[in-house]
This record gives sequence, C-alpha cells and structure tokens, in this order.
Amino acid sequence: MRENILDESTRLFAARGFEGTSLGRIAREVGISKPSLLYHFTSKASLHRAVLDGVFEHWSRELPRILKLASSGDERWRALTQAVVDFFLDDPDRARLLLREMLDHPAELRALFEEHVLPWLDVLSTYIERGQARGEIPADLDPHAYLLHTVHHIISGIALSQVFANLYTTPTDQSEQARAARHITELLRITRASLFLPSPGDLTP
Amino acid sequence: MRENILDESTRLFAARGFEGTSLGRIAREVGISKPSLLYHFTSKASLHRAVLDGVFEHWSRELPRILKLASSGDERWRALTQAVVDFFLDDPDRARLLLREMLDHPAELRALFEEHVLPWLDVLSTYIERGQARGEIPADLDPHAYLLHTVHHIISGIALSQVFANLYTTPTDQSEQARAARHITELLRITRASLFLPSPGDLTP
DNA sequence: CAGGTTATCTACCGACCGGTAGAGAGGTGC
DNA sequence: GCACCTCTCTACCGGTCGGTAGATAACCTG
Repeated sequence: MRENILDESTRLFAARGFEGTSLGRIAREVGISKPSLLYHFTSKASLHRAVLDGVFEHWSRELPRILKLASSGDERWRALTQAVVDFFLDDPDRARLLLREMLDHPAELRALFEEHVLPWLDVLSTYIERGQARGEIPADLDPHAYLLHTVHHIISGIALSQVFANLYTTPTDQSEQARAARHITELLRITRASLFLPSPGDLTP
Repeated sequence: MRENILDESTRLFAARGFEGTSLGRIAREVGISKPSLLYHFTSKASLHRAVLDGVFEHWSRELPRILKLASSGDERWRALTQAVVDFFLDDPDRARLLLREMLDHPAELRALFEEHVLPWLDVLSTYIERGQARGEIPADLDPHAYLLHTVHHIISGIALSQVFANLYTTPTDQSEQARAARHITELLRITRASLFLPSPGDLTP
C-alpha cells in the first residue's frame, strides 16, 4: 500500500507539482480515502519528503552499478551517459519531478545533489583531467561545470521532451517515438562532441 | 498599475508557480486589495495569459533585432548566443517562468514556441546546413534538433543556475557572481564545441 | 474469548482559495 | 451642480484545502 501511494504521488507531483496536487486527488487515484492516506504519511510534507527520498535513493543505488560498468575513455563515456539516459527514460516522471523540485525548492535540491551526486562527479572530474593531460579533451573545458551541465541537460531534456520532440516539423511522417529518439540522439551527440576533441582521422576520413 | 501587477506576477509565478501563487499574495505584494487586482484582470487565468504573452512578446520584439546583428559564421554564432543568454540573464524570472510553464502546460507552450520561435529556427537551420556543406560543421549534426537543444539548454541552465552554480565547491573563495559566470562560460563552450568542427590550427597550435 | 494493533472509514474543522456585490472616492465633461 | 467614468475598497460567497476526531472493523496474540 505504502509503495502504491508513493508511486502514484510521484506521478502526480511530477505532472502537476506539489502545490497543484491535493491529498484528496492522490487518495482517489490510489483508491482509498484521504484519512487513510494520512494514516500512512502523517502530513503532505512528509509524503513529499518520502517521494523525493525515493528518487534519490533509487539514484544512489544505481550510480555505483553504472560506474562499475565503465571501462576506459570513449567506452566509459558511452556506457555512462547511456545508463543515465536510460535511467530517466525508463520513467520520465523522475526527471520531471527533479526539474520541478529544482524550481520549487532550489536550496533543498542543491543539498540533495551535494550529498548524493557531487562525490561521483569528483571522481569523474579526475578522469576528465587525465584526458586533458593526454590531449584527448579540450584544455579550456571546465570538468566540474561540464559534468553538471551534462547531468542537467539530460534530466531537463528528457523531462521536457514532451514539449520539444513534437516541434520537429519535418519530416511530417515521423512517429512520436521516432521524434523522441531523434531528440535523444542529438542530445548525446552534443554531450559527446563538447567533450572529446576529434581524433585526426575524424577530420580527413 | 497594470505593468506593476504584471511585473510582480511574473516574479511570483516564476518563483512559486501558477498554482502556488494566490491572488491575495500578488495583491498584497503589489500593495492593493484582491478585488482591485481583479478589476485590472478579470480572472486569475487571464492574468496568467497576460504574463505569458508578455514574455513571448518581449522575445518576438528582440529576436529580429538580434538576428540583424549577426554577420556570418563564427561571428553570427557569437552574437546570437550571447544575445539570447543576455536576454534571459537580464531577468532570470523569464527563464524560470518558461521552464515552469513547459512542465505545467506542455501543449500550450509547444504551441507558443511553434508560433514565435520555430520560424526563426528554420532560418538558422539553413545557415547550419550551409556550414555543413562547407565542412565547418559536423555532418551528423541534426540542425533542427541542435537548435532546440541549445535554446532549451540556455533557458534551463539560467533558470536553474541558482541550483547548479553553487555546486562548484572548488575554489572555495569564489563569489556567487564568479560561480554564475563560470556556469555560463561552460554553457557557451558546450554549445560552441558541439556546433563547429575545430579548424586545423586548433588541433596543432 | 479478551486485549491490543493495524488499517480503513464518515463526519467535521478552520483556513484559504478564486471570485462577486455593492458602495464610495476622485476626477472629467457638460 | 450633476451625470459619468475609473478605480479602489469592505464584506461576503461557495468550494476546496490539509488535517483531526472518533467509530468500526479485521487480525494477530495470549
């Protein structure tokens, strides 16, 4: 039951926001009464906190697994970005919820990122710095800033794909899935092209 | 008075969202009573519409001026992106409002983008395609998708700079302005590096 | 069976919401 | 002076909000 409530709340908070979602609506969607819902979560605020913790916990659980898969250099980048993209594509409500919370409670989200994400970014930064020393990555790239932008771009890009993917007017016969795929493909190309310097072979193939 | 209400509403809608902002709060912030506010805007929905129109109107007014400044190639890219960034940096509430509306009313925002932004993107797409023909821009770049991503990245990056800019933990003595500037600098580097192929001189200087 | 725990319900609370009624204040034109 | 228009106000409306009180089951434990 508790899981059921959390799932439905995540969906509704992501779609309509915290203020825009009433306890009565959540209860009705779950199939119970409002006081029953408040039996499981003592207040709306505590429900909100539990939903948010759920998303970050999920992330904390997945990230180490993802990083373990990474081998080296180009291969590491590919595995990492694809895993992060898949994580949010698997349930875009996660991305929408995070984006919304960043707008509604920037200080709180900054603290959560600092706790759950920043340590991993520090690890990745050293990888990038090594790549810069080898001349594979532009020297003027700011590793920390690049990583934050990339994470943010993926989250925001997936959260808002419902807006942008349908702005591709040509060709007109593309399905919605095809447009979304095109959207994600260019997103990955951008993060890749802004990280690696092209190897000499890429210029004169 | 009407302008006064619109300014304050833009600020509050951007900070707390449409649902999270009451008419009473807006009225108090402006310094009038709630019925006085409803004299100028017949309903909360009409106020919402007016605020949104104001942002897009501003954009429609500025974009042609910006594009006229653009000369050619690299210079055009620099003038264009800097102008768009300045536009949203000048009042980050514009960016936050747009981001929020994209989450709250994706269909409505898609329509507004389609009307006010898409025509300009079509123009820019042809510039990019010419650059691809000259070999200055990667052939695998999707012009339409790249432009949408870049616009989105700038808007979202500025809207959420309050979250991300303060995640730069080193060096510790940076001011908040310095962190924000660092955030924007890397944002521009990413959009640039993911557009242009480096000229041969860039590789072996 | 008795006692306690867990989970659900109906009925209700005060606060706040968006919006309305209607009166009055101040200025303008005749 | 008088009608009119513009703008603001206090008082109030029905409805919804988050949250509480208290009854009622079902179930486990002895």
